[in-house]
Amino acid sequence: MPAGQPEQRKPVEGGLQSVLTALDVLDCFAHEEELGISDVARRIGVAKSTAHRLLTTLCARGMAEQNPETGRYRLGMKLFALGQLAANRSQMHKIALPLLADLKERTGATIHLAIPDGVEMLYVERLETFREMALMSAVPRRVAAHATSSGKCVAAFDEVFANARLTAGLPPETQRTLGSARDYRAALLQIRQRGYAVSIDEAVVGLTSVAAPVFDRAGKACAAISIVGPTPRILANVGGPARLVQSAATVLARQLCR
Amino acid sequence: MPAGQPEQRKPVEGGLQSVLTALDVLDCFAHEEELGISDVARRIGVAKSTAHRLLTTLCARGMAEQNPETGRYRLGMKLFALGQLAANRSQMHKIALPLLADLKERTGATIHLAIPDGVEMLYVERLETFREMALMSAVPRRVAAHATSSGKCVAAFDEVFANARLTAGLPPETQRTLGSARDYRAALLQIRQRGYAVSIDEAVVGLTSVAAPVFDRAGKACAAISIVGPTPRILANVGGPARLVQSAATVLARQLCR
DNA sequence: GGCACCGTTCCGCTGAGTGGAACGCATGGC
DNA sequence: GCCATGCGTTCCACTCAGCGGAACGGTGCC
Repeated sequence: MPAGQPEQRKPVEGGLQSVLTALDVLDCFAHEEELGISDVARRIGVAKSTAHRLLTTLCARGMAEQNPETGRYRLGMKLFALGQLAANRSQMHKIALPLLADLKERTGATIHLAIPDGVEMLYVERLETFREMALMSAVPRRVAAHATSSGKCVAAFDEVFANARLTAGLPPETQRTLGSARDYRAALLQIRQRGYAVSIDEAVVGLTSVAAPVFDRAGKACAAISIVGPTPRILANVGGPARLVQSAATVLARQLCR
Repeated sequence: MPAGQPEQRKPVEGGLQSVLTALDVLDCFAHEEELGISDVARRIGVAKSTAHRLLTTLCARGMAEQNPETGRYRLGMKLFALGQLAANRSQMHKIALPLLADLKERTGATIHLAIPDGVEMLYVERLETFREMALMSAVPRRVAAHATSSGKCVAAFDEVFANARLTAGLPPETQRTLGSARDYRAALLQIRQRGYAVSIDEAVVGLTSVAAPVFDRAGKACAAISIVGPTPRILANVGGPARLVQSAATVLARQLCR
């Protein structure tokens, strides 16, 4: 370290360095299915030996796994095990489940509960309808926030989240995905006015979704409930689903704040 | 440390100590929804300050969360986010999904894919049937391995797993749960002979399941596919479901080894 | 065959991580 | 009302765990 600076203290750290680095390693895999040691080391800016040590440790506990054929690494199933526990125990999840089931019964469509995660929406629960199963499996568990009704919904009521998505860019998923900051902001404004969001073929061609925001105690949009279905069927009567998701979201929010 | 020992080296460790300890902390929450700092420190045998530092670090990255009301800690949603990625990317999951969907269509029942995790079975995928949804939600995502057909199935073909369950005990879930080591071993023997497992009201009263083992490249039972339904309906014709899960499991195993 | 890169291993230096002690604050039994 | 107990949190000095760099064997591409 080049001397000269009057020994600036930096207690800023969020905690233990090696643990933080280990978690950084896991984060590396958020958008890459498989990575080698050297890759990981480069991404998080540590020595190769350090990355190797960290990954070996993570593997020892099942948080990561090594592909014996390629020698590269991937996320481990232990993460899934713990993640399931986390989700099942979350207050929101517990309260939301019956509401979502009711929504599904009333609409006969697929219902999602999603929360913001970084610049994407993470689908925490998905209740599928039998006949539409094939369609739905086209929707991954995590989608860029500007391409879905849930994502736009949360962004509309969370300035920080909206801006994060903007600076991360608005990559097109389909021809109808919002592509410019101008369109994006206009869409958010309309959502704030209407109280719900609609996405027509913006994430997957042929699928339309309607979402309403769930507000937490602090008044922040902490989740969204959405209905997804084939575009023609949903568009035939947008008002119905819109009213239903809104009321479900409101009930959920009220029970959360209790 | 009391001197006297000739300074025995112990390079046995699976890796970085502080990272391993951090993962131990997460494991503490496997069977407890919420824990305080002191609890955690006691469980993993470190100083309170260490536990606090570790949990603060985990919270900083969303792997844990602090309940602002009680000051205690729980698992964080980041685990869920990463866990979903891990599951979706797993080879088995990718191959199994269409097979499971087909099974569901043929039987009209609820289908599970489960993997062994510790002394329990972890449900990696669940395809629910509309009309039975209420019933199924009684089944949690993780069940003691002696009370389910999937668990007995894997145990029947994995001595280590079976013994682990035995030493952990056979807590009764219902009146019909296998309770003695003798019954347990007898059940496993029968499963080995028949090639599939049946659980009648052993996990949840009124529900019966039929499961077949999935073998990996090494010939170990690495997962199980199961069909669940109301006891009377399943028992009316056990052979059908049994043959179907067996064939699905065989196909999955073959494709896995490819 | 040479080169570049991979995952892995080894090693000595040092500062990050450790446990213990002290803090302020609830809780509850006397 | 008060002391005892336990909580989550903060601080600190000692020391050994974790760091980067160098070296190794293997693989695949020019």
